[in-house]
Amino acid sequence: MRKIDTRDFQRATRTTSREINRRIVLNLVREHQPVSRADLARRMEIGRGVVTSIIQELIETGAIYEGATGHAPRGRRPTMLFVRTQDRFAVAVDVRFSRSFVMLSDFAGNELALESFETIFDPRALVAELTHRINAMVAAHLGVGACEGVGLVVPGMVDRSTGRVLMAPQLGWRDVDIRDMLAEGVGLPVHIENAPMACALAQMWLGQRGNHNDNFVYVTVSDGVGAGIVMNGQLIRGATNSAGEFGHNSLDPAGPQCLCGALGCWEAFTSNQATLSRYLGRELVPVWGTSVHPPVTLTIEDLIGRARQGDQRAASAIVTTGHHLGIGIGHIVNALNPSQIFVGGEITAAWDLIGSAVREGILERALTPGGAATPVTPEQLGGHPRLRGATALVAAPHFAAPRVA
Amino acid sequence: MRKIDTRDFQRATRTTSREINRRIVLNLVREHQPVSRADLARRMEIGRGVVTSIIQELIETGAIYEGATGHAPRGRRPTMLFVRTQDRFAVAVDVRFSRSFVMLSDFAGNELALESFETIFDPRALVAELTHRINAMVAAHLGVGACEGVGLVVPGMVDRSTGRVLMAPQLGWRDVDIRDMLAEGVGLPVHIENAPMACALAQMWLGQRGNHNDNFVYVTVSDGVGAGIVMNGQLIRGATNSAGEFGHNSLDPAGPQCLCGALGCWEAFTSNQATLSRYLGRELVPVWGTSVHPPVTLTIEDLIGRARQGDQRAASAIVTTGHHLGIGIGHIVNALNPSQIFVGGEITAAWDLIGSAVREGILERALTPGGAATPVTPEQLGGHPRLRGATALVAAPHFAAPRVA
DNA sequence: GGACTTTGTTCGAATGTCGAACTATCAGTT
DNA sequence: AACTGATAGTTCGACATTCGAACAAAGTCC
Repeated sequence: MRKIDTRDFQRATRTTSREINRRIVLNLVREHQPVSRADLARRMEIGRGVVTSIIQELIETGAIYEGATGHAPRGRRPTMLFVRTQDRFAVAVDVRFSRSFVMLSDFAGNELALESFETIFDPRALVAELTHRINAMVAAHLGVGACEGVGLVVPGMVDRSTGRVLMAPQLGWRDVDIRDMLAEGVGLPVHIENAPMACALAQMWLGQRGNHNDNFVYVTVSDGVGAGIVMNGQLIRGATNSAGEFGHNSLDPAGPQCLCGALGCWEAFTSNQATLSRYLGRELVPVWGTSVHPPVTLTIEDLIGRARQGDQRAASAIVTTGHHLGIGIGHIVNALNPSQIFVGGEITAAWDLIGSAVREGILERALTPGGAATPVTPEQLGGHPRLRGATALVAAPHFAAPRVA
Repeated sequence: MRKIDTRDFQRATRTTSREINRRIVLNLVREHQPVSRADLARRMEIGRGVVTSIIQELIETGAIYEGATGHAPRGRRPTMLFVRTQDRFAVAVDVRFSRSFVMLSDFAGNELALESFETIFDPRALVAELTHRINAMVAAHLGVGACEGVGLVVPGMVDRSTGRVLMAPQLGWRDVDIRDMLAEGVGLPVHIENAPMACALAQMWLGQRGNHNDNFVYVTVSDGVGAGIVMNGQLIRGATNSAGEFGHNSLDPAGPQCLCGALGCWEAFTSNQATLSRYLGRELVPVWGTSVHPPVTLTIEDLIGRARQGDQRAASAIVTTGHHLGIGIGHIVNALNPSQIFVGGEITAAWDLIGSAVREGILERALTPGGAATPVTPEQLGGHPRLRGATALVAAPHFAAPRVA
């Protein structure tokens, strides 16, 4: 039950009904392919004649294509339909503190090419490097005009209307107009988003097929700790695109000092830095904001390796992180009642070690038994959630429900 | 950008475009009345002919009516249109721990009659009493068929699909089928919702005219502390209608014992009981769950009165509550980035005393300057937010955006 | 009274769904 | 090989709606 915003609505024209049904057909094909026209008519409880006409349009615009005829026990054999995702492409870019990644993928999220380089902190120089790499990658793998856009994921706050990065502490950016700079360089539309929201989009649009999950939260644990929220089948951005910053909510006013200045933030217990600091027995030290590279020391992957090799202190540091991760997830469960929680980040490689501690943490805080039982799913290894989210930024608008009323 | 749920979608029929535009017209009239057909056509960028036809339908169904002709500097004078809210009615019911309220109101939320009685904890007896009072109230004030439904607000978890109250600790209820029992008694459709969500609905549908606020949170502070969340113009219910339970998120693991069993919940710092306990220097004691009435002792209103009369300890207890209220609001601001926070509950009567403490609490926890500046608006006195929410439960479906795709 | 302006209605063209009739294609039976 | 029954896909007229222009209604200004 949505309220109509009388300052910003979309009225129906004489083609609106067709737009709606065309989008529904496209999504039905996407989730049930291979599928026939007659099958679509049954699923939509609509005449086959209408389906014929809609399919014709979708084939003409190149959204779907006809495959081989299927098999039927009786009667004429159906022509199977498929969504054209294999030869429509997007460039996904993930800018992180240490390294940046550029991936070429099709609309289904399949990887065609992937490269990375050490992140350049100067925005202009970074854009120049990205432009060069993107153009080369597209030229090497595709024909002209096959790439439909660039998805750009950054670790920081983004202003959706202007495409500017308002603040990215890890990169030392304030109010950087990277979207338009990059769009000019590559001559393609560029879509920008922050990391947790992109991960949520990836899960929503490129997750497992048959994943009908309209209410979930994607928690990212990395240098920072944040969340991408999907409720009612929509990404929750908030008023100024900064929803999901659970990382700086306090678990304990007597807790460790956080890099944000406050005490006992969730992030100060669970970020990679926090876990390493706990192991090393020292306080969190800001390593960003300087233009020099970080001191190459122990990484979270190293720590997990040590834990696996029997380092009890390493294991303890990781499990404690898992426990606090669970407490924070419990808070999210109470606040938003998602049907599932996804967790992404390096720490998920140690899920076999921390899973039960996470669950205990949730049990400590979840108000209801149902909430306490909320499934928590770690990101699969090598899944590149941010890059897949960048792809989703380009692909999803072609599949989303039309805006109406 | 919503994802289409392929298991539960609404395709367009040949009347869908009209439905959409009719609903838009209805809402435009609602927010801009008095307004003429020509004005609507301009606002919608549509032909006047279409408006004529839509308005005719809306007049025939009784949704709007023609008023006097307006004034124009030149040309034919316009016929002004109005939404018919004055003679369409709903019964609003608010069941609380101490007393229950029954209100008869029109679709604009105007009060026609209001009565209250001591809450009966036995569900069957309560339904009998409500049935009697509602039928009498409708008979006394209205003709036959004028009341379109009953909105029922309860302090507990509700299963929207079955209308059952899953758990209402204050009433001692578990899995009570109150909606259908009451619907049978009064012969009207009954809509049920929990208190914080109803308050959010009231703000969304019956708030100030011109209140274009698509992202806000309504925090209720009473015996419990909860929140109703509105994002993207929609109430956020979560997977099982229990979103918004911020009250049992922990502010401090070393904090006071909460009635839920955990330590340092937001509620344990800010509920009315918590404030009173702080003043009285004792721990929180569960007064519910017993069938006997609560010991009639000090109320939060008394405490505010004492503070106003110079009782420093009372003032201190209230201000401390305000500070913790602000801290929790800061957490909400980080999590959801609303454009505004509303606060309801008895404590708002002391807003002049606690407002600055609330703001300090927010400043302590809000991550961004924008978040820290989020406006916080206390409910106006005597606003009956829960009852207005109950009215909104009945009225809102007539004005909501049609479900499509 | 006439020119001009604005509101509201009417009507044919364009676009879309709805439902039924029609064609195409297949398996099994005679 | 022809017949039968079933299913897939297309075509076409009826109905619903928007779109745009023409038209009637009702005012102001000179």
